[in-house]
Amino acid sequence: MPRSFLVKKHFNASKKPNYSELDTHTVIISPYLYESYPMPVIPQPEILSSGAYSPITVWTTAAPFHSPLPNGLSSLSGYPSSLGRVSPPPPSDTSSKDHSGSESPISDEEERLQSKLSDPHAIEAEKFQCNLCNKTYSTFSGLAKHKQLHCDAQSRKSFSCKYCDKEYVSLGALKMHIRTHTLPCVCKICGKAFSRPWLLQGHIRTHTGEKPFSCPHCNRAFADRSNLRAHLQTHSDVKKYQCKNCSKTFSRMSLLHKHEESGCCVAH
DNA sequence: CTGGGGACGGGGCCC
DNA sequence: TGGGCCCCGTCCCCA
Repeated sequence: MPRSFLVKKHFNASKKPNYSELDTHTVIISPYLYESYPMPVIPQPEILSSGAYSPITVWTTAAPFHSPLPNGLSSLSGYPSSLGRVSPPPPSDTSSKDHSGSESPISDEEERLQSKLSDPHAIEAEKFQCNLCNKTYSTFSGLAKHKQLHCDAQSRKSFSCKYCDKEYVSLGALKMHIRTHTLPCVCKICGKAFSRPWLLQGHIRTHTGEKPFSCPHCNRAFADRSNLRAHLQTHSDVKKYQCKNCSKTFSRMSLLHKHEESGCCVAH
């Protein structure tokens, strides 16, 4: 899989995703850098239509997503197949979605209530207890309200991405994730698109040659702080990643993985 | 084959 | 709540 599997290199108005809102603020870094370069088309995708992300009814209040990524975009741009696999949940079934696989707590409580109604003494002897926070309520409705407003709403992931299967506990986290689909930050030099401004900033350094991160031990400089960090490992006698079997250390986890796959740990 | 560099992605934290 | 930043991690390429 290409490492830049979410990067769109070319944009075509006829192929732009059907997004909205989030990309109203396409990021432009250092415009003077681009004066001598052609200006690529900045996509204005549409995402996050209003009301689509109610914490309670994420999918059910939104129109089904019938026009996902445009034809050909997936294979051309290297989108993972999951991005094109739009699978909205069954319509008008909020409770089943929210509890994904397990039975609904409300139905559970209803069953309990039914059994208790057949035995009034049981109601007095037992209170309705929240299975998440152990709070007890004297009535089923009290427990149901508590769970709807507090425990269930907080414990479940309520914000679903309409481009993939991921779910998030907050709208902010979902918006952040959706940017990985919409890629609003476009390099005006080469047209590459990124999910976040600082990713674009780092990418632009590949054009400008700027390397602001210097190694204190040698004269090397890096455009990426992570790469400097990895480089610093090469100056260390004992490196960060150690093989559990031969105790050899490596500067990068990928090197440790390679080492393990190459046979050191075959016996294990 | 190994080690290292380059480029980049995503989650989390802080302001 | 959103943006910036950090950290961790991955993948590819090359010497």
